[in-house]
Parts: sequence; structure tokens; C-alpha cells
Amino acid sequence: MKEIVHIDLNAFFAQAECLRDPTLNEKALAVGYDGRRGVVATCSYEARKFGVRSGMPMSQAKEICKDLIIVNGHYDYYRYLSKKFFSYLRNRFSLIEQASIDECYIDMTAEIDREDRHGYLFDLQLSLYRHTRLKCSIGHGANRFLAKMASDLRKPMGLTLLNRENIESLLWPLSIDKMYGIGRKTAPRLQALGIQTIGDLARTQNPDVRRLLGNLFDYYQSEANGFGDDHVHPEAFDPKSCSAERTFSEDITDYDEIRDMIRICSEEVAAELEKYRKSASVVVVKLRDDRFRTWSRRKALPSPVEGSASIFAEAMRIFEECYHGESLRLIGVGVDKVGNRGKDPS
DNA sequence: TCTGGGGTCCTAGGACCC
DNA sequence: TCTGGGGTCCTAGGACCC
Repeated sequence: MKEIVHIDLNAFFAQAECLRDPTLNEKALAVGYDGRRGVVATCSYEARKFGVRSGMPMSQAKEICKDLIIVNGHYDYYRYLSKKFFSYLRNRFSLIEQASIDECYIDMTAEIDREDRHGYLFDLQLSLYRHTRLKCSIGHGANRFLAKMASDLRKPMGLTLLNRENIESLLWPLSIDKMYGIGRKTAPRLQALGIQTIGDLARTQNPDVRRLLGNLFDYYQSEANGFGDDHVHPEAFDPKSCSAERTFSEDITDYDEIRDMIRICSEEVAAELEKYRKSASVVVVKLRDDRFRTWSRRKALPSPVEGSASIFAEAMRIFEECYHGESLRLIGVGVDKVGNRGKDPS
């Protein structure tokens, strides 16, 4: 049995802002753009008490939390703190898979103290705090899913061990929408079929549930029973796609403005490819109109592209084919099938 | 009080080939 | 005329996550 750990920085951007400016400590704080069409990227636990959530329109957040302090993100600083946090972990562990800027999985089978897992992980949590001043939640389990669910159980600065002996009391009573992978669309559909908790999904034989989840049914059911993937992949970050998009504060129809934004996004995508010395063999254009209808068109290219001029040219060609005068609130340009330069990306 | 930005993975249908 | 079966690649859209 492996010893998998999931570590998650609690409300990371909000924590980071408190390090930049300690007077923000223990305040209802939201990080994000405070303007028309701005949303909350992350908020402090104090703000969450009022119902403020990630992804919520900022105008709504201000409405439900009158004293909300709004800070525009300092993303370079977050990246710096994240690097510091992960380099400490990489010094101690070799099997680390970074899942995002603020979370990772670690296979600690070789390192952990099996006589006292809780004490070992508690010490790790404290050392991380001493070295970085960052608070994290730690979850431990025999596989990725259990570790991830465990770290979600107690926040902030939580430490939870889930195993096949305590999942019935700790995991199964959780509402089905708390299950990793079940989101706002699938949860209500499952509930309509009588699946209210993770335990219900773990035990169900209902063929309607199987039909709803399709091929994912067996996967989710074994996860819920504590039998999941326990592989941690420590390979260097290797992006498969890359994109840039912008929402306008006012919808636009002006051709020159649209073309300028396609150029800007193309340049951002090209810069990202340049950073990793990659090229791509598919270009994608994404549009969203004033009624929030979103559509995209993609084109596989006979040979890979990498420079902003060629990405821009392809993106404009695609745009001309799929734009029919709609009033646009969003324009995006992306590339897919990203591979190393000079090699076939497949 | 309307809904950001950057990713991953899955599905379903069509084209094309043998 | 009325139409197989399998495999692969491509596309568009949806769901989900941070």
C-alpha cells in the first residue's frame, strides 16, 4: 500500500496578500478585478463566512459582504511564493507532482514514518509554515483521490488521514457534490436518482446511475470505495495546450478592435510557446457573444506553428470563417497539440 | 448582482480508409 | 438499389478543476 499525500495551500492568493500587507490579516478579503465583469479569484475564510466564493461576480460579492476588501492580484508574487513552497518540498521528497500553483501530490512511501504518520505530517506542516509562512492543509491516503478528499476535509491548516477503515465514517456521509470530479451539472442529476452522498454512489447498483455516468461509473465507484489511482507523476510540467483570452468591459463589434485583440492574444500564446521552446499543430479561436453563447473553431495545420505572426494569420483565417457580426464579449486564441520544436508533435 | 482565465479530459458525430 | 464493420483522425462542445 502506498502512502500518498495531497498538500493544498489554503486560500492561497488571499494568504499571499496578507503576507504582502499584514493589516489584511483576518479581514474579509477578495482577490480579483474590481470592475465591470470582474470576478473573485480567491477570498479569505472571513469573506467565505458571508457566502463569497471563487468565480462569483465582484459586484455580487460586495453586495453580500459590505466590508469586503478587494485587492487586485499580484500574480508574480504568488508565483514566487509558490516556487519557494515547492522547492522546500522538492528538497525533502523526490516523487512530487505539482497539480497547480497551490497544490501537489507526493508519494511518501519511502519517507513517511509508518509508526506515526500523523506526527510526521504535522511536523511537515509546521516546517512548511516556518520556512514560508504559508498555511496548508494536508491529506493522506492510499491513493490520490483519498489524499485529495482528505485535504479538503479540514481547512485551514488541516491534517486528515483517510483509509479504507475510516472512509465509511469520514468520506461516505459527505454530500455527493463534495466528491472530486462531480460538479454543478452532474450532482443534481445524481441527486434526482437518489444519490445524495458519496456513500450512496459507493454502494449503488442502479442502472440509471450507470447510464448517467457512462464509462466513468466504474471509475467513480471504485474511488468512492477507496480503490483509486495511486501513481504520482513527477515529470516536469509539459503543457498540451495553451491559450489566451479576454473579456471586454463593453461588448464590441468593431472589426479593427477585434483584430487587435486577436493579435494580442496570438502574441501571448506565442510568448508562452517560446518560453517552453514548443510548437503547436492546431490553432483555436474562441468567441462569446452578448448572450453568453460560446463557440470555437479549430484547425489542424499541415506543419506546426510557433511564431506570433503565423498564429495570428491562422487565427484570423479561422475567425473570418466563424464570425457573422455578433456583438462579442470575449475573444480567445489558443493552440493545441503542443510538442517540442523540430519534432512531430504526435 | 450577471457570469474571469487557464487548463484537462471525455463524448459524439462525421470523414475517410480498408 | 440500399447499403457491413472496424479503425483512426478530426472537430465541437460540455464538464470539471484551480
